[in-house]
Amino acid sequence: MREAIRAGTPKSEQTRTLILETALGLFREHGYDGTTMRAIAQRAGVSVGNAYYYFASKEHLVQGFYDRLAAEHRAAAVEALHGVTDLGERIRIVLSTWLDVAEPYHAFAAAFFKNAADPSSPLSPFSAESKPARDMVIDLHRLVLDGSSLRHDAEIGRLVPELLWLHHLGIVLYWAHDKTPHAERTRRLAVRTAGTVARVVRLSKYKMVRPLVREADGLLREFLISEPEVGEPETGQDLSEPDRDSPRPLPGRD
Amino acid sequence: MREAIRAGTPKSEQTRTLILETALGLFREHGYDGTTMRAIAQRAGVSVGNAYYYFASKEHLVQGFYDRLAAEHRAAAVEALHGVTDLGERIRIVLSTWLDVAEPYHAFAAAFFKNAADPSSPLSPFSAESKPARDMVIDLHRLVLDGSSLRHDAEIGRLVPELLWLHHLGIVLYWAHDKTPHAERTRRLAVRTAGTVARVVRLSKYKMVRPLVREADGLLREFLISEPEVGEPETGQDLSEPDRDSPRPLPGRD
DNA sequence: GCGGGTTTTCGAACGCGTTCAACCCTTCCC
DNA sequence: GGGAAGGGTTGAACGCGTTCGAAAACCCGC
Repeated sequence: MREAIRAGTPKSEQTRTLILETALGLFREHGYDGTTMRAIAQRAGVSVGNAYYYFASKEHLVQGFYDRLAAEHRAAAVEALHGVTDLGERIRIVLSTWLDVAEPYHAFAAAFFKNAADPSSPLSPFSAESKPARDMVIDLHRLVLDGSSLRHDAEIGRLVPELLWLHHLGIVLYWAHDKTPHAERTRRLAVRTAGTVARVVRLSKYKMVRPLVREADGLLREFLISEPEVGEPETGQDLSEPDRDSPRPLPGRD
Repeated sequence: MREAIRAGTPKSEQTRTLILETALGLFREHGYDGTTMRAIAQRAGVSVGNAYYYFASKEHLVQGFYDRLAAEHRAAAVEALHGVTDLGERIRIVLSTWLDVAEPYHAFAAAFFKNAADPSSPLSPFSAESKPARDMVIDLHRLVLDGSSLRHDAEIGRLVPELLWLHHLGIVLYWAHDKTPHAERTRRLAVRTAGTVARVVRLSKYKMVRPLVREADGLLREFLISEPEVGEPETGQDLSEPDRDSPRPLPGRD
């Protein structure tokens, strides 16, 4: 589901896909920095300018990879979660499947996350542009919690999926740094922390810890999830770099 | 203390400093991306090649800024901490002073942290190159804990400074994204989380939470702090990008 | 002062991501 | 059939970070 979000003109979508596909292939072969826009254009049989007609920048090509990865991961995770009820185990499964799915791309992931960490980049996991993808992943983590045998109230049910998402983000960050073969180190980290996180969640039911839960929930709500509802006129004086956005009427992906 | 780590040849250090100073000035004026190496060289009255003789890349110029920032922060924090014993308050102070000290550079901080998040970059807070700076900051956080009225055992005393450092890192990350004037949002976040973190630390004394503390300590020790002691021969098959390191015998900064 | 070696400086040149004005090609109305 | 309209396509050109071979400046024992 959820492939090819917009049909666009019949011919154009074909070119767009061709370019993206070619780019991802080259990324896998030679890494991100090792792949030039000229090489992508050449192998795809188009001009450089044409690639830029469909993708505002080289970074934007990576968004395609990101979307695909998320979809693949969701499918694999849902499959593997079937019948498992222990929370720690479910968390471990979600992380492991992600590591499996992402493995072929480890080589150029570093360059990818470099861009993703830039707040001004639309690839940042916190950016407005990636909200759909973000919500999808958080929803997957909600599924992890809800499918577990752990009984929990509404507050926990709201807080934990977002915490699990943050945890996942941390694992991904660690993975990007990980140089061990097969990402063994990250895999061990995932296993260990999965149990720890589950323990924290279980602890959250105790009275003594409850104020902390409420506080954490408030924090997430106020500082992470909430975006200014409507177009608040950007009170800041637009410091630093020039905008770099909206350079041209892009066809695909509004 | 700790300025001008190595004397180097008498004249060379002067040129090096000149270039760095000029660069930082231009960064403040026009942002990171808005400042070209050519512009730096021109204003400093040297050639581009000369700038590259002292700094292996544009990113490396930022390391100078980073060092200075850390030193300024430490001084300001130690000063402000004087006489304060409540842990939450001490944490808040350390974060606030950092935000004060870093404020003039907010404009180009985004570009800075973009590079810092790249694992292959020596600017990453987790890299071996930045271990001295990292240790210095962690030590500052140790001071935060030790100067507080909270009694604690050795395990807590070892774990908490590193956790506080991670907390600080998170705040910095949020700050980089923060577009509100005067970074008001981040300041509120710092105040709120300071109290929360202090509460967590206080909770850690209870028996019920103790296994969690031990587990967290083990995790940090195994996955974050430890680097392979001696030059492990890099078992991985050197995937992805070519090395980009050690391009030329640099004079300053071993 | 003088040769030889090292450190420092230079600036043209390279390859990259990106832009732009111009061109093609379809579609559709008169 | 002609021709406007406009999405699709082109590739030369721009500015950037970075590299490199060679020149200049400096240092030292003689």
